[in-house]
Amino acid sequence: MSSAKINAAIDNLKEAGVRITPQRHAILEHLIQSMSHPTADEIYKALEGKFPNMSVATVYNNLRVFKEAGLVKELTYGDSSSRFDCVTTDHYHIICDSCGKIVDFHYPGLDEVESLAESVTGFEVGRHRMEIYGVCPDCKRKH
Amino acid sequence: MSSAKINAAIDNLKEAGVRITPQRHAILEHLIQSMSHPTADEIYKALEGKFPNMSVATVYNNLRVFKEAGLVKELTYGDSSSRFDCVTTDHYHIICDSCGKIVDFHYPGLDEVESLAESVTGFEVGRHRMEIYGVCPDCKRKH
DNA sequence: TTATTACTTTATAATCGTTATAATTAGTCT
DNA sequence: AGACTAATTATAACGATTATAAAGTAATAA
Repeated sequence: MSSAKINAAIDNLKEAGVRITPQRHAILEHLIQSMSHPTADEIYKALEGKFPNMSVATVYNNLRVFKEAGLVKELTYGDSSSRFDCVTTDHYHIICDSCGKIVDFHYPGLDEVESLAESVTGFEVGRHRMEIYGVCPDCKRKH
Repeated sequence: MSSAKINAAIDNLKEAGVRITPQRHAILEHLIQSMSHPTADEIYKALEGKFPNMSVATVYNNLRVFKEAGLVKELTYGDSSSRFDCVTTDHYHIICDSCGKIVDFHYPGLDEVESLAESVTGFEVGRHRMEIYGVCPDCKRKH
């Protein structure tokens, strides 16, 4: 049941001193319930019914608020627009080159790569990102 | 000596049936000689002196041509604009969170991650990308 | 309760990177 | 040289995101 997740997220925000407006609630709910990784515009369109007067800026503003609270991650791939992902546990993404579908997958952290990079470059390493690209089962079937 | 690299790249393009115009030569030369990973606009500005009438579109067009020929890779990080990297050997990048500097570093391919992802998700995996983020030595010193 | 304040939302305009268009110029081929 | 193709230029268009200013809403203090 995802309402537990939503409540947890909201408690989290409240503790951080963030006001829970109806719009914020709806955006968060949509992010958690849609198991996908929607763009700002997709969220905007999905909530058009409930909030006919909501502005795109509100979506962007609140996604930034959620990001700053550590609840949401922004996924940026080269082309087109950012996608937003509710942070639950650490995971990587595999992306279909053909249809764009994004699927989560888990893998133990690449600590080894980070520490090698650190010693070779002299950087102080904080984090890394990785994505894998390929063709999803659906698209494989369709040739 | 980088003129050897330039000539090799040009031969490569010629074989692929790409005309070598003065602009293309200059863009390629700049990409190879500047050891950095310039944006399209940086290239445009760097060549302003030699080609006062060159249009930004020419830079973008030709970067696409080079990409299609496999000579250049486009690096897309979330914010701001794409950076372009001359393909020599496979390598990853480590990026400074503070000043944005990009440094190459080598690491054996992450075949294991790819094959795990393949078996877990059912995707047919083609490639992956990875970047590491941290603070570079210069910025560490400056606190 | 009312006044004051800070925070949110809205509507709209602006910005920025990139791409499309149409006209002009330059190369290539016979 | 003439015909054809490709490349460049200048400019406009586009789409994602951000900035701005005005109006609305909630929280707090008197």
